[in-house]
Amino acid sequence: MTSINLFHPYTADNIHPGFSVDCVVFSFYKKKLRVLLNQFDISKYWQLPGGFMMKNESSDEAAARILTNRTGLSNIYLKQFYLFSNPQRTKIEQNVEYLDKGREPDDAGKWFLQRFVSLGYYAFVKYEEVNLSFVKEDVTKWFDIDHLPELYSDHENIIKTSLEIIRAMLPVVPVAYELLPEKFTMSEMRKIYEVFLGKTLDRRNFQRKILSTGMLVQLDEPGNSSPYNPSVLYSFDKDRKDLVMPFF
Amino acid sequence: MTSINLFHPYTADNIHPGFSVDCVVFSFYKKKLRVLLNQFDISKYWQLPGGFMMKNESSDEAAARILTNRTGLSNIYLKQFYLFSNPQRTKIEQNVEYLDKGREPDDAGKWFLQRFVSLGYYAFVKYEEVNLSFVKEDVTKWFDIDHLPELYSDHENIIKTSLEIIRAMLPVVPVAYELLPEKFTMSEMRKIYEVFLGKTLDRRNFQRKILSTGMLVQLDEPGNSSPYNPSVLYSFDKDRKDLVMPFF
DNA sequence: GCAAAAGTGTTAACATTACACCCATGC
DNA sequence: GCATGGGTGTAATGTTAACACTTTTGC
Repeated sequence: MTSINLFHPYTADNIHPGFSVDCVVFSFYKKKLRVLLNQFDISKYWQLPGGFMMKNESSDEAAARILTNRTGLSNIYLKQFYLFSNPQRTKIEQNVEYLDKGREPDDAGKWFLQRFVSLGYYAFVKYEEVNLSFVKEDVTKWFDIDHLPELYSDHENIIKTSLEIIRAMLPVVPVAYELLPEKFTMSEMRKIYEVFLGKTLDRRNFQRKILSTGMLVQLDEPGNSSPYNPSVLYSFDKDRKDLVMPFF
Repeated sequence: MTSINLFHPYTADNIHPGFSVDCVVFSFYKKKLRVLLNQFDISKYWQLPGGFMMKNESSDEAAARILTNRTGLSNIYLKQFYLFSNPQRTKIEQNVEYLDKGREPDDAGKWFLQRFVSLGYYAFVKYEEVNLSFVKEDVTKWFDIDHLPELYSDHENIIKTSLEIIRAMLPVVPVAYELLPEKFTMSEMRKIYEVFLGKTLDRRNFQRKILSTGMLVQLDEPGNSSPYNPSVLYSFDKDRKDLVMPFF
């Protein structure tokens, strides 16, 4: 049983050879950026949700399939950002360990020991919408970006690279739109930009600039994100598709 | 003889399977952006300089090796920009044509008919420094970006995508530094940005902004780029490594 | 003399930054 | 009453865009 599940649905014959996909899935919850990681019971390492590309799939389709499996969501915002191709990126011993403990029948998993290049994707999902399935042999969990566990292969580097690239492209990446729930406060939106930029932003200037773009609509109901003060709730104006913020 | 050269030095056994590299090499000459293309005598199609990745190479190393072969240059400015992975990106008939006309002995080139994903690289070289080698069976030439011939596979799309990505990243891509010769006029530098942006820029505002960064040093000798008027020559200040232009 | 390329300077509009005061709530 | 989060406004500064006049040279 477990021997089949470890690589399911992949075999040496149905995947594009030597090629994998790894996804850095971000969400935002309680003022913290979170990253989705999973761990198989046979490994001490946590890893990015990833997998292989079928022979008739594009890499975008492979990444979407993999993430739909793990999160239950479809139409996830998903962009490729870098191909990791260093021949030494994965230590073969780590994968031998997998195979040994994975109880693969003899030769069936040998293809797993070859060299793989991996295409990195970043994805944004709304924390509340994700339903993580728990299986004892394959656990998926959110981790605070500032407190990551020890990671498999070069996955720490993949996460670090995704952050650098998102930061550099912040003006044209709709992080707030994709990460915030339907209704949110201005503080929550500001916090997202602060996290990606790695610095604090002036509360008043941020609000003025965002509101001046007209991308938000103010809701009537008061929010309760603050224990002290009711705050104004906003939503994105669905008619506006130009969510660029040239000022970052 | 020719049967060996067509794929040299690649065989099914020494390359990373199902993976290729294609390079969009830009230069700037006589106020025009140029792209390097090559054509084998057995094909009517022109194509991007490309090739495969050896089993012990990274994709960066593969791209650098391929371009050094074609241009005689080393240390070429080279960045990966997108992985093209649509399963239908290359029409198999085009590759069968290659094999047939390529006089490959029987099965030796069969691996060439499998599906390939291709990692796109963009590169910038100085036109004057490139020495194109001419072989009758394998011609390499510069083409004006606005007058490209019919291209192999999805190479037209690869070029178009490279332009879009460079345009979006212009503030942080050192196009002028990599494309201009040692000495150049302000008009030449401006023209480069105009070409990538697809619009004309105010001559005086451009000059003021560029000079205010301090990235250029003015030379004593007068240039002769204009048939009418002597113009000031500039060089990049070699001490300055921060060639970002946040104002584009 | 005219057209084309190049050199130089000013001003108005706009965007950005820095900063201050008030209110509501929980403890 | 005080610490915390949140709402609102203004003034100084910096940046950008629009624009005019002059020079040189080839024809």
